Amino acid sequence: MDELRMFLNDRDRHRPLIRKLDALIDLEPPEVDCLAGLAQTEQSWSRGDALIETGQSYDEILIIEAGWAIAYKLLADGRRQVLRILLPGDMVGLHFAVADVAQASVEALTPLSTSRFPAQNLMGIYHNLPRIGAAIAWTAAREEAILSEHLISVGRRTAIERLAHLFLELLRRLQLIDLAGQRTMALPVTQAVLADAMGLSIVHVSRTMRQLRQAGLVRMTDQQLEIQDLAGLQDVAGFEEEFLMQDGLPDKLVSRLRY
Amino acid sequence: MDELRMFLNDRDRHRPLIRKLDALIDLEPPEVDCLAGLAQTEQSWSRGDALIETGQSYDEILIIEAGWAIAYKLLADGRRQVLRILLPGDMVGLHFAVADVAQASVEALTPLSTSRFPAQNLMGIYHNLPRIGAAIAWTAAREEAILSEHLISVGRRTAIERLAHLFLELLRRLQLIDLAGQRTMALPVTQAVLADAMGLSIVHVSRTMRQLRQAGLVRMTDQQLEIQDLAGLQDVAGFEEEFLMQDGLPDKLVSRLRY
DNA sequence: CGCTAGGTTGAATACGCTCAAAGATCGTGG
DNA sequence: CCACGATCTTTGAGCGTATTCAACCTAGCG
Repeated sequence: MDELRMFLNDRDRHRPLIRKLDALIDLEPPEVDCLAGLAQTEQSWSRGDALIETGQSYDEILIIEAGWAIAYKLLADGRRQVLRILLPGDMVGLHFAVADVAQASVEALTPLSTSRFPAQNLMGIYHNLPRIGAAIAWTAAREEAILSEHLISVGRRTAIERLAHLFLELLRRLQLIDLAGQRTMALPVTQAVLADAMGLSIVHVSRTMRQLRQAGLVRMTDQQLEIQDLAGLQDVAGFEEEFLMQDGLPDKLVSRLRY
Repeated sequence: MDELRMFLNDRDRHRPLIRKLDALIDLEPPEVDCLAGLAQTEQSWSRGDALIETGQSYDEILIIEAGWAIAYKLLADGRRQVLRILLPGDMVGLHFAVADVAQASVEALTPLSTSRFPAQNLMGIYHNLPRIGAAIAWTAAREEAILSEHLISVGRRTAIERLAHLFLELLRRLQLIDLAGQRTMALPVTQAVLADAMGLSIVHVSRTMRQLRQAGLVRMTDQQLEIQDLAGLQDVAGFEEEFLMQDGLPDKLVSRLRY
């Protein structure tokens, strides 16, 4: 019986959100159980499906278990801005708990599987398992840092810098959940998605990708991105790892959030 | 004695953060006391002062009591992106609790006064006064909505749309704390700040302001912005009020965040 | 085979940038 | 009190990055 529990526990450790938080604060078995029990109802989606629609009301938080998605918003005339690229282990709807209505839409970029749990349960978690509360707070802070860096890209970086920076960000985020190699990763996005994420036109994304290619920095084949010159790419991007907060987490993280 | 308490209570209701949250969920006297007691040590700053410096470590959360500030980040070559415009009642450092080090700098745009409290106290508040916890969660969600809308501006709106949208956002935010009239408000920012916020050059901000002026939409005199044609400006901006979440808050806000 | 979605390339254009110089405003010190 | 410097705004001219429009190419799929 105990062995079964250990087995289940180990199995759960491979789910991306748990893996992410485990990498951060070395989850205890009961904590893994809690997270695993929290979000059980799995759901599958196809590419192009709308997980969340602007204006609709939602009471549950979604966790991406596998696959990629985007959160975006449309302007009246059809212009689209991609706000977040959602990877396995990411959560959607942390804020719907307070906003009555979704402010953005979420769409699957690939076949996708999700689990979900009621937003209300969050408060109980903060109360009973403060370390997990802390980890989720870390998640939220990190997401804001990513969003800020996104704003910097779109506001103040050139096209080539934007793409280089995005690729490095995605590489690091994927590495945290063991979904990327040292210098290679899946990149299941069209250039239209890249364009709408980085505030560029499709055509210019195409041209800029060629620049990156011809500079010997990256290579794309079949939805796979290979970074041929990591240092060179970091240089072009002006990439600073720190904002992702994924290395050498301070111990105070946990202690600070205990009341 | 009771009268003194009532007096103090009423006085505190004029502090911007309390006013903001009061407008939202009708704070009870003990809740006002809690918020007032939380943040007492006041501090004054001059225009140009650095409240927060990138890379430094902070354990306290700042509340802007009066004056304007900006949060920004610099690139290696000096390019600057303004991430947030901070108004009275805004909090700085909700995330420093988990990040070991500040990711952005904060600078006073005007003479400024702040109060502060230890980040740790937050957890106690969530526990003891869940309605305040809910209100602070609302604050965080709203800030992310503002940041998202900022990203949309910079990524997908034209220069004139960006400025129009920004002015309307600031107007609504100021109205919530009784610092703006129906169509007029203080705007103590230089065009350099507007440029770095909206991802434009100073020169182009100047030209775009002229457009807005010549279209009869706004008028600026002496750090005061008057919106001459509110409907017209909203039209240019494609402005949708909802993302600010400041009208008709759902009751579920509070109930949802209770555990 | 033909359709659709996605990617690439060229040509012309535009929006916004840089550079430069000239006003305007304000605080400060002579 | 005026002059000076500093900061901010405005305007012009030329340029450049990125856009739009359009055509063509490729791959996958029914």
